[in-house]
Amino acid sequence: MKHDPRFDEARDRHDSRSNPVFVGVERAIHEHRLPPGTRLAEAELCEIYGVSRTIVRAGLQALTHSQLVTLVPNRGASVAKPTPSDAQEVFEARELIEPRTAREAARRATPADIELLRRHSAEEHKALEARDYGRSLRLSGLFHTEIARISGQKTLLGFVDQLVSRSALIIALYWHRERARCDSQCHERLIDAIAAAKPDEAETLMRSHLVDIHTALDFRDAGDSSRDLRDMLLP
Amino acid sequence: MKHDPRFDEARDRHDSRSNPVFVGVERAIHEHRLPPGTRLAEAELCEIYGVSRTIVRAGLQALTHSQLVTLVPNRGASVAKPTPSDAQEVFEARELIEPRTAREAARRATPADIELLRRHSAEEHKALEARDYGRSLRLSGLFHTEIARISGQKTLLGFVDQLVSRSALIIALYWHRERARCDSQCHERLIDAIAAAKPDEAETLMRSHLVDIHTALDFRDAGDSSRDLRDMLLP
DNA sequence: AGCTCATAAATTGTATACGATATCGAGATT
DNA sequence: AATCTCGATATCGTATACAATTTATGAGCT
Repeated sequence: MKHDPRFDEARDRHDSRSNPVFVGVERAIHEHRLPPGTRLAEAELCEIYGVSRTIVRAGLQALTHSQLVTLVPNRGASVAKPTPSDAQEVFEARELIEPRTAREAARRATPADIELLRRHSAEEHKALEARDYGRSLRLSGLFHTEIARISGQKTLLGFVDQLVSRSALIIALYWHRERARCDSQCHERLIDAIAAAKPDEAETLMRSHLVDIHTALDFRDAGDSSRDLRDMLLP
Repeated sequence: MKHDPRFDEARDRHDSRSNPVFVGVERAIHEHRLPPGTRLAEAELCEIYGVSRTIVRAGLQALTHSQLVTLVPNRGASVAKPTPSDAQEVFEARELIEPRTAREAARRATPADIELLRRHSAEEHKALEARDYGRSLRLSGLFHTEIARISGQKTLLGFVDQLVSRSALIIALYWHRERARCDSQCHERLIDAIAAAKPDEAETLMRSHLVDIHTALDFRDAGDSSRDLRDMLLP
C-alpha cells in the first residue's frame, strides 16, 4: 500500500472539527449566542463539554487561529471583538475574493449543487419566518461558504470560511437594522445566475451584495454584556 | 485602566510566534532544509528544542493550521506535500490577492517602507550571489509579505503570509530551473513602481510576476528523501 | 519463500499535577 | 475617602503520567 486516500479527508477537517470545544464555541458565535468580548474561562469550558483542559486549550488555540477568539498570555481567552477597521478589512477582503468564487461556482456548479443551494436558501427563509434569528444568520453565512466550496478552490474556501466566521462577530457589533431582507433576495438572484451558468453576472451580483452589507454597517457603540456561559453554549 | 493597547500586539503574534517548535520548523521549511513529506515525530522535536510534548503538539497544530504540516490522527505529523492541484490553487489565489496588496502598497508606502524593501532586495541579491539558496528563498518570500504589510490590510497580510509559506513547499516540489533570476529583476521593478506611487503599474507588475512563477512550475515526480531531522533543524 | 496472526515496542491522545502569573480583597497609609 | 501594599485565591502555562492506537517483529502455517 502506497498511500491511503482516506487520510487526505481525515487530515483536513478532523483536526479542529473533532474538538467539541472548537465546534461548540464556533457555532455559538455564528448563531450570536456568544457576544463579542465574552470571557471564555478554561475551567468553565471543561465542565460544559466534559473534557480536560488539554482539549479546551487546543480548541481555544484553533479558534484563535481563525480569529474568533482572542488569547492574551496569562490572562485567558475571550470572544474576539473586531474593531471598525477590522470590519472594513474583512469586507474589503470578501469583496475581493468572493466575486471570484461566485464566478467559478457559476462555471462549475452541477445540478446537485444548485439543488443544495436552493435548499439552503429555503431553510434560511424558513428560519427567518420562524424568527430563529441565530439559525438564519448561520445559514446565511453557510450560503457563502457553500458557493466557495462549489468553486472548487479549497484555498479560497479556507479564506472565505474565516471571513464569513468573522463577519458573524462584525454583524453582532455593527449591524443595527432589521437584517436579511436583502439577503434572501440577493441570494435567490445569485443562485439564478449560477444555475444559468452566467459567471459575469454571478460575480457582479456577489460584489454588490457584499458592498450592500458593508455600507450598511454602523460603527458606533460596542457595549459589553455579561451573561452566563452555560446558557449561551448548551442550548 | 480600560484597555492596555499592548495586549493587541501581544495577542496577535505571540500565540504561535513564541513557540520555538513553530518558529523553528516554519523557518526550516521556508529555507528548504525540511523537504515536503518529512516525518516530524513528537519525541524527536522534544529533544531538539528541549521542550515537552505539550509545546511540540501546540506548535504542530499551529503549523497544521497554516497548512505547512499534515497531521494524521494517531499517526503523527509530517511536512505537507502540496499536490499539483494545491499548487495551482495557491498561485491562483496569489494572483488574485497580491496584485491588490501591491496596488495598496503603492498608494500608502512611506519613504521608510521603500528603504526597507530596497534593503531586503539587496540582501536577497547578496544571498543569491553567496549561493545561500535557502536564505535567498526566504528573503524572496519576505518581500511579498512585506508588501502586504505595507498595504495596511492585516487580513490580506494573513492570507499572503500563508500563501507565501506554502509556496516554499510548492517550489521545493515543482520548481526545477535555476530560479530567482527573474525575481530580483521583478522585485526591483516592483519597488520602483511602488516608490513612484503608481498603483496600476505595481498591480500589473505583481500579477505578471506571479504568473511567471506559476507557469514555470513543472508538475512531475515528487520523490521522497529521508535524512536526519536534527541536521535539518539545528543549523 | 511468502503469508497470517499474535505479541511487544513505539507513538500518539488525554488527563492530571505542579509551578508561575494575575486577580481580588482586607487592612494600613496619606 | 481614596490609594497602596500584601496576602489569599483563582487562573493560566508547562511537564509528566497513563491509556489508546499504531507499527514492528517473529513464530507458525500453507
